[in-house]
Amino acid sequence: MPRQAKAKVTPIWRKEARADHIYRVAAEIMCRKGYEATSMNDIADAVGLTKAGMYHYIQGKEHLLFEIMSFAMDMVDENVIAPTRDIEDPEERLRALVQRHAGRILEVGGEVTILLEEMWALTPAHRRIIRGRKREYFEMVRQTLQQLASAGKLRQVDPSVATFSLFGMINWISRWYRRDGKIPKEVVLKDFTELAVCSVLKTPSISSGKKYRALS
Amino acid sequence: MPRQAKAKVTPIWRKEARADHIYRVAAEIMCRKGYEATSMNDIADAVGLTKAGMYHYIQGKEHLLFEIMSFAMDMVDENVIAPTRDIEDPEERLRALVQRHAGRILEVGGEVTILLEEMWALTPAHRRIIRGRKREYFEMVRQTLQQLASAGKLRQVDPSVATFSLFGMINWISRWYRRDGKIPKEVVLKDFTELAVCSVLKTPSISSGKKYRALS
DNA sequence: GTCTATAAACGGATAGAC
DNA sequence: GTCTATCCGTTTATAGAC
Repeated sequence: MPRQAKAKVTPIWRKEARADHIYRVAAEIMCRKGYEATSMNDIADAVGLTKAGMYHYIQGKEHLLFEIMSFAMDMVDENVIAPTRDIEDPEERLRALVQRHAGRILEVGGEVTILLEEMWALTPAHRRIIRGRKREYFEMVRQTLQQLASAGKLRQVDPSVATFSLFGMINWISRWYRRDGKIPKEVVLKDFTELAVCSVLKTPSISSGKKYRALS
Repeated sequence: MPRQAKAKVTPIWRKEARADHIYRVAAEIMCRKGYEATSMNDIADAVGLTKAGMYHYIQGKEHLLFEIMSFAMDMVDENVIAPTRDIEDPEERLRALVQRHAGRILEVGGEVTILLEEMWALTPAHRRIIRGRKREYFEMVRQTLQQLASAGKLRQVDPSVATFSLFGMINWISRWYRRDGKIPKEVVLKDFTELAVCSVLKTPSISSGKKYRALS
């Protein structure tokens, strides 16, 4: 293979890898300080480039945010929605949804979720896209609760209020959970799932404590 | 009373009333667009003054935020903490806390709560003050849950995780509740309180549905 | 008290050298 | 690819006239 061809090809994946790195760093900073309070200089410093140098890899600040949000939604689609969509029992599905979403936040950090709130910073076109994807997810959870209501398993509450309440609990995690905290991640996940599921269900039949009770 | 004295006195309350108005307007805009995305011009336009004119009443942008946050904490102290502090039964106290805090958000809007999240925008000194007040409130709720745990009424979960989870539900309200929505405020408050209390309690003895059951 | 005018710094983004 | 230099708009905040 001639030298020229190699020199042509290598930069392609290199460029995308570098761009990915910028996304990750930007997500971390924006999550900590907020989108508006984060300057392109902050990000450039953190990745070890000048601001101008960084613009070789990205299209602009708003576009950067949109890509991060899209990545976050991809992760929810892949790790939360897709694996639970086909669970028939709504109670089991709800538990899996909560556990997977919360687990994801504990695992990868709030970067993926918390930035989804900066909707007003997006262009109208981008905002429509993200809002649509969020709404789809919301509807999936709400319908699960509606199914539970039909089965008489839901508390006597409005399913929408219950869904919002669940999302509040979940989305708040990244604001208080610290990797270096006293409570181990596994305990947090188990306790949190219990709290979330029990908040909406009258009498949860599959509790996270079930297997322990069965063993004792 | 001589004219001069009157002229000296009147401006005092007038100035403070005007300042209060600025705080309220600023809180509303900042809550909607975020602190960083809100310019002093936005606020000045909304109160019908030029930016320079507004500086006659306020000390600066950061100080404005600090005053709004302090006001929000005052409201929590007054309407949530003070009226519930002396309730002896921890279960009753918890229910009152949730109901009052949620009710306050439904009533006055998210301006009071949502801006409390912009901690990074404060000077270190101001941040310390607000963080201290928030922590005090958190501890009060946590100790209530701890009491419930001692009485065997709490679910088998870490009290801190449960407290964070409660705050997540509560603080999220202002992101989804719309005054002009379909569900009446009273229903939202009743359902929400039910969800929050039931999330942490094994077997709630005083439920919001209690009186209806007693009547039927 | 409220304005016009402006200072001084910083924001995102680009041009063009290397 | 990465840099220096720079454009241009906007920001907070103030000076000083009225």
